[in-house]
Amino acid sequence: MPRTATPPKARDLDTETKILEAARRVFTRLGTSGARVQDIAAEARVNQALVHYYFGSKEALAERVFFEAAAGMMQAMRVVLDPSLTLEQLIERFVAAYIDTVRKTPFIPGYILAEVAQNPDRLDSLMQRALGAVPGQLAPMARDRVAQLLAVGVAAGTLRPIAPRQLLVNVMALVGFPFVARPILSALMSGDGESFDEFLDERRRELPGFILNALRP
Amino acid sequence: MPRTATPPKARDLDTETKILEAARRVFTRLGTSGARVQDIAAEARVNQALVHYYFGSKEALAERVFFEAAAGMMQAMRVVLDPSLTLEQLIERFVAAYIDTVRKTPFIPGYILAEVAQNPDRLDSLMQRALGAVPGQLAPMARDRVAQLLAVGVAAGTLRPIAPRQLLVNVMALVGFPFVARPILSALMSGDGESFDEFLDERRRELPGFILNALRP
DNA sequence: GATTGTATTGATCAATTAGTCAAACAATTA
DNA sequence: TAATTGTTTGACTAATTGATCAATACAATC
Repeated sequence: MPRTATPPKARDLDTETKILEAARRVFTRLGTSGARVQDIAAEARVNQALVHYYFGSKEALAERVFFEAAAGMMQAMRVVLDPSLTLEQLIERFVAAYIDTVRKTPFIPGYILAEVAQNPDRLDSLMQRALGAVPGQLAPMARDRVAQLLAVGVAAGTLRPIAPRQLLVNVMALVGFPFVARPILSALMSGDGESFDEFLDERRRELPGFILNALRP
Repeated sequence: MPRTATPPKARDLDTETKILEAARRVFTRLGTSGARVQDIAAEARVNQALVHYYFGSKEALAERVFFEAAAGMMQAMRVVLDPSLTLEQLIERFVAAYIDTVRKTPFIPGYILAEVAQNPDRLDSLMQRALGAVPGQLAPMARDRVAQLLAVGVAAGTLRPIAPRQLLVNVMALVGFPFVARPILSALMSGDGESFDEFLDERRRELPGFILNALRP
């Protein structure tokens, strides 16, 4: 019998990644303190001891899940740095990219925020770790880039002045909040008969216009 | 020795409320699953058994803290219903009222969102309990009010059309997100030398203009 | 087929944690 | 003062939970 392209025993995903993915699901849903190692083991259909075998401790696994999630979130914000984009393009792409990315794993933003709120150490080591590395410089670079684009537009009379950090927070808020507040918004909108997904589609279309309109002089 | 105006034994706050306030602080900071009954007892400088004596179980206390927090948050949104206000006034007052209220207890919004995300039962019983009561009708009433004001403005040519729910979410996002993301924003802005409080002051001034500008036709 | 190293499991440990209880205490009333 | 009531405490219990470990199953290599 010839070798098939797939490994002989149709062996499923590497156990380690299977556990890691289960951990992602459980931690993002219940939070670090709300999650039990047993929950993760069950989700991965695996003995609890295996979780410790591969990842040592619950805390080590929690750290890994958190930092990877945070890194992924930063990744989604790198569009801002493309120097060839105008402010209009930048905002349009950012909104689209963020919504498209996050809607696949809608629990991540809320998980990250809850985690740093409930466990300040996470934020400390995140800042420490990111300092010097690319993601650490992302925030100031983004602010500088936005500030520069704003200055040009204001000088040209095509934009009304606004503090760059206010604009940055505005955009992050408009784009991120729906995910963070998703359970509540879903519940409130359930009366409309429409789904959260349709709400997101509508938002993806309308939001860039809202923001750009707000910036007209 | 004459009686002083203060009670004879300078007896401090009622023990029950002392515990309740401690519970508020601990739960909002650590989340329900992250908080220990012992933490609350210590925060209230009281024996752990007393917490059970007054509130029965951790879960009962957690529920009470959550629902009171949620009710308070709804309270801050009632401005929207004042029928005498124009859309401009409404937005201006909402922004000011919300920021002024929440800045006193900045952990509440993040706590509420984390709580409903990690424990869907909370949202269920919140909706159940609020149904029929005033706060339960708040959301649809707010949407109707905003929709009506929008329709008038659009017909008069003074506003550009926007889906009411999108505007509502936009306003909630712009106003609420900074608190939810406060730890991260604080960390990112620490480089600016300025404090989160100064950022909030700036925001309270600039945000209404940003929103109203976005609504111009 | 024996050997070796890795993966997996069941059983168990030790620490934590929510909750209970009887006794001590304090304030109030009879 | 004695009795009564409500408050507070320390000690304890039972359950949960993170972690360990020896035993076993498995797979690759010799």
